[in-house]
Parts: sequence; structure tokens; C-alpha cells
Amino acid sequence: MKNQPDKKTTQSDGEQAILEAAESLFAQKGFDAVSMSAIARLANTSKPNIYHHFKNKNDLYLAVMKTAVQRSSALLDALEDTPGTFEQRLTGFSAGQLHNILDHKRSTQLILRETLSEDSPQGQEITRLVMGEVFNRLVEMVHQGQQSKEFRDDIDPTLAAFVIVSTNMFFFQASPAMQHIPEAEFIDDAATYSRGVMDVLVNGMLQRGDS
Amino acid sequence: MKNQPDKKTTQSDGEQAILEAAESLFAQKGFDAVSMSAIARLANTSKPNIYHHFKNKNDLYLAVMKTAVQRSSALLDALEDTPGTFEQRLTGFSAGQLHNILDHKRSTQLILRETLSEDSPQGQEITRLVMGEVFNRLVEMVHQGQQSKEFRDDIDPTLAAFVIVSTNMFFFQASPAMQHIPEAEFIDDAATYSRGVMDVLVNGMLQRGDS
DNA sequence: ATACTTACCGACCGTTCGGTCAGTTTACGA
DNA sequence: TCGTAAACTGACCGAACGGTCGGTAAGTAT
Repeated sequence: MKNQPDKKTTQSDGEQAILEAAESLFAQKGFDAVSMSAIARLANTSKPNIYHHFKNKNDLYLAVMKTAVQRSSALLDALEDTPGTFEQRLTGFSAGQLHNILDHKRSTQLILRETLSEDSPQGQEITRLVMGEVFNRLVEMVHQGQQSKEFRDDIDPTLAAFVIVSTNMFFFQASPAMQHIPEAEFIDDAATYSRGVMDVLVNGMLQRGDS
Repeated sequence: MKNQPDKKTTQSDGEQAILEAAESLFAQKGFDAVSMSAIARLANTSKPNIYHHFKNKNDLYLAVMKTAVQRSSALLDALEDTPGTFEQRLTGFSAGQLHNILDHKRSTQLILRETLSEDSPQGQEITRLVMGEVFNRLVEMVHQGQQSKEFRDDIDPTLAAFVIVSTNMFFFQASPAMQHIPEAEFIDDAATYSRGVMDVLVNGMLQRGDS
């Protein structure tokens, strides 16, 4: 008997190895730049065996994307709201999202690549699926914060949400490159970065009259 | 006599057509996913003719990158500081940078791709060259704003600069994808977006005591 | 043992890749 | 008008691409 005679999708060891190899390579180089031979090599198997498990390259890519999207959704669902003021909730959520991103760089890279790729048919759907969820929760928080008079009500909640997502995503994308810019020490400490960004977003950069 | 018997780099019509075709395709799909045949086709010439002007694919790519970086630098140099408070200078600079980006999408896409690509040898250099300049000017503005007591001095200037660059770059990257998310109307109006972002960054999201 | 399924592989297919070669056309100065 | 150099091309190369073929090894139910 198998270890997990779960459902139809039992997903043997070999298949899992192929999926992981493919995820890693697709995330690094993108669809076109990765060959089936390279995936087979990394998965310690043969090219025909990949075609035994997946009907073609695109099917494999779709399977990889699907698991990445599922993981991303699960991560977001598990990210419960910080209690407290809306400032605290927003800050907590943003920090949690950044933490998730950095904890699952391959999935994030993959999804981000697909989302930003333009000429992808399923790009739209993935955008709505993955970004949409994050987006809606942030928009809702800002909106509630406005209704409770904690936040200024002349701010576009979707814009505020977009800025938060932007800073997290671009931090993730740029952190390898920023390693070579000595002034940017914050790049090595995501928690500090997140705190700093949210401090600026919430309190602004301007000197206040009182302390 | 030629039109422009300028320097050594006279750059004939054909060569220019090749460079433009290559820039367009490389920006859209990336190095690996673009074939020399496709470039030749788009440039209305033959593949061997490309090899007459450039010694190989990588050399062509480098030539394309070089012109893109030069254009980007020239654009930045031409972006003079807005006069006024540091808030106004920062806001003006950010809006100008975003305007430049959207006015030269192909170059920006190309440079951004290279900067964020990780396994690129010249990626570091381009990062320092292109991002570094923008970065330094922003950092300097924030720093001066702090010394003149206009900005809070407990903010990391490099972090503030990074946030401004992030929001501009991610806006550029995500705007095609955000087209399909109806709530995000701001995505169609870069000037409004820029104003909104800088308003939040400078003034914060919190409700103030006074008006 | 038999029969069937799943996992797997070496060898190969047609096509396209980056790149080359031999040769033709074009432009221009002498 | 001629010579020469640059601009350009069709035909081709070995290698690598995505994908397929026939077949083997191992487990399992009968």
C-alpha cells in the first residue's frame, strides 16, 4: 500500500521531484529559457519520464503554477489579522505578507513573473486570484480605518493598498540587486524595512508640531 | 555624403532598424526567448546581416542595453529639480521620474529586467549606473529636508528613497495587469497616482488633530 | 505464473536555435 | 568606368530544442 492513497492526485516521489525542479528553474529563468532536458537533469530523471507525468511543457508549467497559487492562497488565509488599531492591523498584515513572500521566494517569483508578463492568457486570472485577495483585505482595512476616523478619508483606499503591495513586492524583487548598494543596509532586515515603510506611510515624513 | 558622418559610430539605417527591433523584442520577452531570426524578421533584414553589424547575439544585446542606459541617464540628467520646499522637490522629482518611465517603456522594461535578473554579470553595474543615480538624488533631497527640519530626522533617507522608487517602478510593472482590476482606477492616470502616493508618504495616513 | 499498470529510459524525430560561408548587390571615391 | 569596401543574402552547419517511439523493470491483483 502507498503512503498516501489519498485522492486521484497521489503524486508520487518522482512526480514531486519533477515539479520541484521545474518550479525552481521556471522561477529563475522563465518558461522559454528552461528546457525539458534541464528539468529532467535537475529532477534526476529522464525527459521521457516527464512526458509520462505531464502531457507537454505547458501542462507542466500549469501544474507548477497551480501549486504555487494554492500555496500562496493558503499562506494568505493563514495570515490572521493583528488586533488593535487599524494602524497596527495594517502594519501587522504588511509585515506578515512580506514574511510570507520571503519565506517562499520561488512561488512568489513564479507568480509575480506570470502576473506581470502581459502576453499571458492566464495572467489575468492569476492576478485576480492572488493579488486580488491581498488587495481586497488591505482595501477593506484602510476603508474601515477611515470610517472609524483613524485614517484620513481623502485617501483612495485602493491606492494606499497598492502602495503597500508595491513596497513589499519591489523589496522582494530588488533585494538581490540592492545587496551591491552599500547605503541600503535595510535590505538585509525585512522586519526593520517593513516597520520603516509603514511608519512613513502611516505617519508621513513631515515634521510634526508636537513631539 | 551620409546624413550624419558623425563619429566612428555612424549607425546606418539598417543597423538602427536592427537595434530597434531587438530592443522591442528583448524588452517584451527577454534575452533567451528572442531568436535572431525573429529580430531579423522584425527589422526587415536577414539574419546574416545582423551578424555583419554585431558579432553575436550577446553583443547585440549589450549594444541595445547600452543605448537604453544612455537614454535613461540622459533623461535623468534633464530632469531638473522643482524649486520650493523639499516636499515639493521630492514630489516633483518623483512625478518626473514616473513620467520618464512611462514615456520610454521599452528602455525601462529592458533595464528593469536586467537589474532584477540576479544571474547577470553586468546587472550589478547597470544597477549602480541607473538606479544609483536616481537613488542618490532622492537620498540627498530627503537628507537635506531633514537638516532643514522639514522632514522627521528619525527616517532612514535611503529607505524613503527606496519607497519612492518602488512605487514608481511597481506602478510601471503592474499597470498592464491592474487594468483588469476595476477598483484600481488610479492606474490609468499616472499624475494622479504620483500625487496620491507622495501625499501619503509626506503627510501620512493618520487623521491629524487640526485641519 | 500470468496479465496488467505504473514508472521509467535510450534512441530518435522534425524543427529551430546561434552562427558561418561564399557570393551578390549597392554606394562612392578616384 | 573602374575598384573597393560596406551592406546584404540564400544556403547551410552542428547543437539543442520539444516531443515520441518501443521497450524494460517493478509492483500488484488474480
